[in-house]
Amino acid sequence: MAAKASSRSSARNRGSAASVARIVEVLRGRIARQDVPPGAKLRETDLAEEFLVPRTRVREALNVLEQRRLVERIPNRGAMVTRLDIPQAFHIYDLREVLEGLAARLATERGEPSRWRKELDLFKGPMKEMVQKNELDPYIERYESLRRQIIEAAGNPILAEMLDTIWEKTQVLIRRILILPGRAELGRKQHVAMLEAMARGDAAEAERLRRVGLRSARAHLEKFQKYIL
Amino acid sequence: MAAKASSRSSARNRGSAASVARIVEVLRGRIARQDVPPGAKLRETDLAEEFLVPRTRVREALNVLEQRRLVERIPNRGAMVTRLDIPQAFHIYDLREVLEGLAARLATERGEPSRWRKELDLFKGPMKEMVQKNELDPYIERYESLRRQIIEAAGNPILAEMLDTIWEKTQVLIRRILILPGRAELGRKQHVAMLEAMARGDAAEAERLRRVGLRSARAHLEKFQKYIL
DNA sequence: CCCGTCGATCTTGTCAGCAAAACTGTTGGC
DNA sequence: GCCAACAGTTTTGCTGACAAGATCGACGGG
Repeated sequence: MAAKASSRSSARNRGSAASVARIVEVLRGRIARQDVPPGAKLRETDLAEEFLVPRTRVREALNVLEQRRLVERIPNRGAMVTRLDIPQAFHIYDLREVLEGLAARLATERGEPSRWRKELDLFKGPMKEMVQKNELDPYIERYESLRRQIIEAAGNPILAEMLDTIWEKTQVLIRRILILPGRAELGRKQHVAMLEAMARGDAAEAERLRRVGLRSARAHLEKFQKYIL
Repeated sequence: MAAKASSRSSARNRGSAASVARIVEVLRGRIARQDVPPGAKLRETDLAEEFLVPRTRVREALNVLEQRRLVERIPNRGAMVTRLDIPQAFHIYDLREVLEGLAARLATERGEPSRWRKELDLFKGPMKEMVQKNELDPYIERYESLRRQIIEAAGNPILAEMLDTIWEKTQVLIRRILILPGRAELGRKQHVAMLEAMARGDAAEAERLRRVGLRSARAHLEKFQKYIL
């Protein structure tokens, strides 16, 4: 259903019905939570009607989504949500390994240790219980929070943007890997180790440990790929 | 690049109907070789007239350039070439370190060693002479060739695209750093070391050495930043 | 002589309409 | 019964034209 269906044809459109950035954000969210399944085709007319904007604006939004490899465009045949194939999943993890490793290093160098000690306590205490009780959603929420904090503390906008472009696919993969047997607890321990390095200001070790953690996740993905992809 | 043979009955079309991709490519080239200086504003009307296309198409080209952070857009004030400031240059090198390190590792794992032996001979012989004679342009040409080969051999399209988005700025920085005293010869030696690791299939060592090389280049940049930025 | 105000002109932002290509359901032939 | 051709409909691609905002020069008051 339409979100904001204020009276149509309000004389002045200057109230900004929905900017291109807004449409991109909404569509990104839907694709990330798989509200629209991979392979589904996005009709420009439908989206234009839903957002109450001219089709041209939807078209521009699809352009940036195409640039971000979130949708695939076939000439004269429309846009469809990019399907996440197996090799691409591994490509993503290879990249996460080096990019998030860099982020951990930079964050350790620039951020203040107290911040990481706080997170460390969280991962040692409440998070452990969450894993034991299999409360995955709150766990993922805190996990994402830490991830965002590290990226922000790293202070490298280009790095942030690169991690952002693979974020949606990452989100899907994280959820699938976390439910693998033993993965959640192992990942928690690895985060504790990394946070300890960050708390004591050992940037190089923090980078190494983040990379170890992601390589471990990649190994899980490889081992169980037929079950989750 | 993309096949540009419009074989259709576009005889009616006046001149060459340049596609969006074509316009982007031309503009990228101009920005990379600083044919248009940083800070220069790009007028849509002028470009439309030059490429003999409607303004809307130029606009789309500017959109993808904006996505790639090559131009900055100020609402109602137009697009200007992004200025490369000092912190951004360091951000670029932090990213090159991990991304090209990953590329070296993947290329070593997937590529065949003979390929790298050939490049190794080049860097040991002819390239050494080029450095001694200060023939920088041919040196850079071979350097870029190796870089492209490694990226291609790595076989990770997302990685390739990320390196591509920072390529233009990289190109400018490489040239400025290479003319620093002793940098060219040091870089050559570091490449020889990396290529030796690649030729013997030591992927982890190849990654480490590429990172060492780029960190060294970054150090040069830091030391001489006031002279070259 | 300097500075704020105003208006003409240019530049960008937005849109609706038209043309081309693909999809769908139908029909006819074998 | 199955396949191929066809016409109507839908969807995308593209362009010119119009409106909003900014730039720059002229003008008049202090």
